Amino acid sequence: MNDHRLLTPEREEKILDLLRETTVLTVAELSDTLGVSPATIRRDLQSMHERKLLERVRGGATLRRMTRVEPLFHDKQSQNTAAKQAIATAALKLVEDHDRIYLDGGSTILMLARLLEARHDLTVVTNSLMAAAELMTCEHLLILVGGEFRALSRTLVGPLTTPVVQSVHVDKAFMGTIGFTLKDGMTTTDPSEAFTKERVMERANQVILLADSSKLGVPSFTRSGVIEDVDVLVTDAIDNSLKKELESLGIEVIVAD
Amino acid sequence: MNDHRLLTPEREEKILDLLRETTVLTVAELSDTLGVSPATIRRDLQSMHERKLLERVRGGATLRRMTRVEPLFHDKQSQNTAAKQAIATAALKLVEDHDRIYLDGGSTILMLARLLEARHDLTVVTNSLMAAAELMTCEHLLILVGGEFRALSRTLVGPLTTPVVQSVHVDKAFMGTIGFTLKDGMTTTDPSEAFTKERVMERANQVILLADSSKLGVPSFTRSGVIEDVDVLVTDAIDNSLKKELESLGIEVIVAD
DNA sequence: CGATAATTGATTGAAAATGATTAGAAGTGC
DNA sequence: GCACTTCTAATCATTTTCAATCAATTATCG
Repeated sequence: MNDHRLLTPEREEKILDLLRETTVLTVAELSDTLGVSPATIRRDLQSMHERKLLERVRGGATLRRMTRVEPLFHDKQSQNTAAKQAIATAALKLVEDHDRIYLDGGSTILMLARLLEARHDLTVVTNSLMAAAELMTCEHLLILVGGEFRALSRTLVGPLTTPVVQSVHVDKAFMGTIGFTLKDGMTTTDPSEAFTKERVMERANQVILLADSSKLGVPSFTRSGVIEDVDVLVTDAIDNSLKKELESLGIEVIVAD
Repeated sequence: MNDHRLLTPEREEKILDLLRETTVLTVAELSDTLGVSPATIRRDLQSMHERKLLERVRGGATLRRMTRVEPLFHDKQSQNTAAKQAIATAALKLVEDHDRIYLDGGSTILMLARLLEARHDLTVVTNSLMAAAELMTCEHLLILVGGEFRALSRTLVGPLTTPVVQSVHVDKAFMGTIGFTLKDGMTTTDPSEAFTKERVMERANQVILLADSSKLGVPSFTRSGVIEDVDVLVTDAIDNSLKKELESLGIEVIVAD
């Protein structure tokens, strides 16, 4: 009956129909069934994928991703991974069961978040969407501060974070930073982010700063906290004189290895 | 029927299926059953382990001890997909450039979120982590309400959402629901979620309810809003008498196709 | 009918997945 | 502790799949 070649919309409809039956189809199968070249099928699949009608996988297509849904928040592989991993592991020792803790943004703290499964019954407050995604599937109580989303750091920042931050009270705040110097304290690139960091540290019993050695002695743009805010510094390597100075200010320095 | 080589997602799905039956599988067994080399199986297992879909053990793999909440969400999403897609597409027409909108949780609204790239310079407020993940990479200003994370719906709920919700004001709120009846209005399963929905609708100029026909006339557990809160209902099919009644209450009914 | 635009299929180099191989790590038995 | 086996992670060649390009065909519009 249909001896004319299928037009694009017909083909698309057909592809969707077939997919609904089998959930997975290869390019070769489609090219075969519909009697068009693989190149055309690929073009169709790409266009339909862009319109979110299906999910493209290597070799074919499927309806909405079945298993490969997880990495919603991708972790752009960061640098200095080994050092950060060591720092996170050392920081985990500071977390006890039933603690109420705050997690700041940053890749070091993200690694700490991944380790938190080892503890029980935590209350975790965070402004980091990456950390939240990580903790989504675990048993702990997870609270997100609200606020404006900052794409670069994937955190929630700005004045809208204040109400939630101020209505909770945490035992320990695990903070990240871009720069850390004796003179300027903690510094970061974005004023909104700095604002939120300061509000958080005001409300924490204990402030634990996680900063690998590349951050120490290097200032960034805007102040996000004075040095007196910090109670504990966890790092991977530190100049001995700096360590002494910090300790004379009452800051505990933990060197991870 | 399917004689093609298995595509990656098929293999993964199959591995999970097998695991659900036997709880533990060796690399050799899997390689045998799926007809691929042990090297490939190892690569699959590692990738799936990183996505936390299974637990790796020496010589093979096993399911994680905790049953995952994941499938619940996906099941919901996979039901009635065509209808939801149509509803989302129709709802998109109600969004204009520069609008300030609120996005509720739920799979229908998630689909709408995916379409928002077609608009410019929106301010999007949401309590849905899935929607946030979707909008993370786009140009719009994204604001998350804070609050307690509810795993089942992947939304932020409860009293901590109030401050952010009350300090912003949106033109249009796109809401989802579990049940919708003339008598009870909108109903949902979780009181905390209902609480947040009600606070949101108080603060929106216009409330647009997205509900496929399976929700209409079906009540759920707890009230999340009265019928007068709704300004527009977008659905895929509706009984004519119900439509008339809603319209007599001043509710605009849009039927997508 | 003719000109232009869109779609298609073939070709190509690049990218990704796979399977085989190997050196080293981890487990097992003595 | 030591030899022995098993498993793993890394590397490389091979195969498969992909995106880009171009020519040929088909559709569209004046």
